[in-house]
Amino acid sequence: MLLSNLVGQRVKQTPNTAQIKSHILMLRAGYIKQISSGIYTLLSPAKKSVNKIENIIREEMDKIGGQEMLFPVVMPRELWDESGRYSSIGDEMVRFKDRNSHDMVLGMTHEEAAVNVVKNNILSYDQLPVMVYQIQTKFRDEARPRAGLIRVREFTMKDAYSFHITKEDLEQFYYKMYEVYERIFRRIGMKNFVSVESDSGMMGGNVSHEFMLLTPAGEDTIVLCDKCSYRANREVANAVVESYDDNEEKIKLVNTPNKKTIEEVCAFLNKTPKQSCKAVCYAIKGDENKSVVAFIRGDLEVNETKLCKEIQKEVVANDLTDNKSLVAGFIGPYQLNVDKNTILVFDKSLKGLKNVVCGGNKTDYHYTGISFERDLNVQYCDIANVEEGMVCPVCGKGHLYFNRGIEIGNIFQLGTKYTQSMNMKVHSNNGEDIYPIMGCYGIGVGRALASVLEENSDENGLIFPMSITPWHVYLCPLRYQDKVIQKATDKIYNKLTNANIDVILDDREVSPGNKFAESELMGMPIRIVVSSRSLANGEVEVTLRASGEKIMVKTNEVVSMVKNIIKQEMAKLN
RNA sequence: CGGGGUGUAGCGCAGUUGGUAGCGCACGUGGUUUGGGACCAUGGGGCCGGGAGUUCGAGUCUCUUCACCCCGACCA
Repeated sequence: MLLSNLVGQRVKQTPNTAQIKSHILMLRAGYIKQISSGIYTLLSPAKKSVNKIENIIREEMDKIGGQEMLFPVVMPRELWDESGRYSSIGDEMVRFKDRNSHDMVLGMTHEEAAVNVVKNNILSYDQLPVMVYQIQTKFRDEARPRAGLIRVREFTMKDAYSFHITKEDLEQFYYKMYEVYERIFRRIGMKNFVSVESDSGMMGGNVSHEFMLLTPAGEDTIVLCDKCSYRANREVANAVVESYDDNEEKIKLVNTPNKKTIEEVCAFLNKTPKQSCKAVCYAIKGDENKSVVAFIRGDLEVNETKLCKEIQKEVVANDLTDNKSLVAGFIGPYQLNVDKNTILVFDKSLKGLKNVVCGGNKTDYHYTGISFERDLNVQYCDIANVEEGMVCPVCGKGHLYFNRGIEIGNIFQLGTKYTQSMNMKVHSNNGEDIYPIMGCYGIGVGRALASVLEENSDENGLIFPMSITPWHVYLCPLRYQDKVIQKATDKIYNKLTNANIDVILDDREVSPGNKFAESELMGMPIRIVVSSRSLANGEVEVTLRASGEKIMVKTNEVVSMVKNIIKQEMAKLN
């Protein structure tokens, strides 16, 4: 490939729309072009890199018996009615009508399609387990695309679906997939990544893990323990809530005029938020008559993901001013009478607390001296957001700290949600019909590329890992129009190409500085400089992008040297 | 959907009290250069995001609309 006719302009200045390293450098190197919010064209170099990532994924999927397929992008509504997701998924799924006014959707995930195809082809338990997968474009109409290729609306994803007879079999396969994922990320050059417990969201199911690249540019908050290996997405993270002791006091109803917030009340009564109980109000999504009141210790925050999981319903924030049984700003758990449409939830942080301040269920009044064990008989659950410094729920010794992360892949033990709703049954060994148990496993390919580049760059530009580089070698003649140089360069180009090495040749007649700068911006791992100076000794200069190391090598040895470097670098990534 | 910001050449940006658009990079041509983003000369490129209004006259003022970016909400 000649650089002079590569489509994609390289620029010196930072485009004003980009904020994070991978986005800035991919734009500057001319690798991607935005067409609309969250919609990009991948230019040839990015596409070449993505191809390599896809092939690594493909290899690893095939190794564990995966069958590659291609599900449709456009699917009829009926398929999604079967699982119930046509109505349960929101605006992120694009719906449209075809020419016959038939409701259609754009695929944003393919559980339905996978069940649909396996369902009528696998009839007996001894055909299981199976795993099918595809690498394909998905469209999700994200509310807020951001950060270049990190969060987009249209993207390529590897999604895999496995079917099992027993839970044990799924768990075994899930673990295998877990290891395969680690290998894939290592092979594409990802360094600082971890797996964390995660929320399974609209996918359903229970056990799930996300693979996270730890980077300040990440959009998720990850909770880690400083003493053990506990790691979880903050959405689902737990912590030991450190309690404290206090004396039991008599319950008093005190006048607190206009003091509605925890801060106001506590300041007024000379208490700390820790010594109070606050009420956080929600309405059930889609059923606004139903309310949820979550009680939690005053210094903590409610984690809505956990709350939704606890009550098995989606909630939206709501001040419930139209709920007649509640007095907004003065809601407390003691002597609270609510109707059937109100669900009360108590966080475990309240358990055993004594001498607590809480709402008086009467305008301008609060109770003091509430002891939960003595005065209330309620069930407790965990709906609190984890904060930094809390005690680890696993080892009980370490303290928790936060890190930001980009989700680069996820694995779910789905269970029978889809096989049941779509009525997929197979015969078991004792003749019964059973619903197979599913797992599903995703990797965003473009996001993986951006993530690798996010942690592989320096002030001069990108640094591609050998396994996913668009070209292995940036062949850089100084004064290519000089016949002697051109001849030597072409010879090297041909020999490298014949040895199956990907080479981009900078055939432009620009200054050396320009060529060096652009070679570094583009990030190819090996640069070969051909100049009259080095050629005088029958040598060329080989520079490694990552280390900056320069090696002079005889022209007739350059191919074997490059082969060796590639071999060594690839070995490091295995 | 809420808050904030930006739209002027491919990219980065100027544009004064309203007077009919400029700079740098990139691009074309000629020449001099060639180991760290060269230099001189010269040239091409604009519906000033769209619409409506005020005005003799709008990139500039008013209204409206669209797009994009950031924070939040949402998110397999």
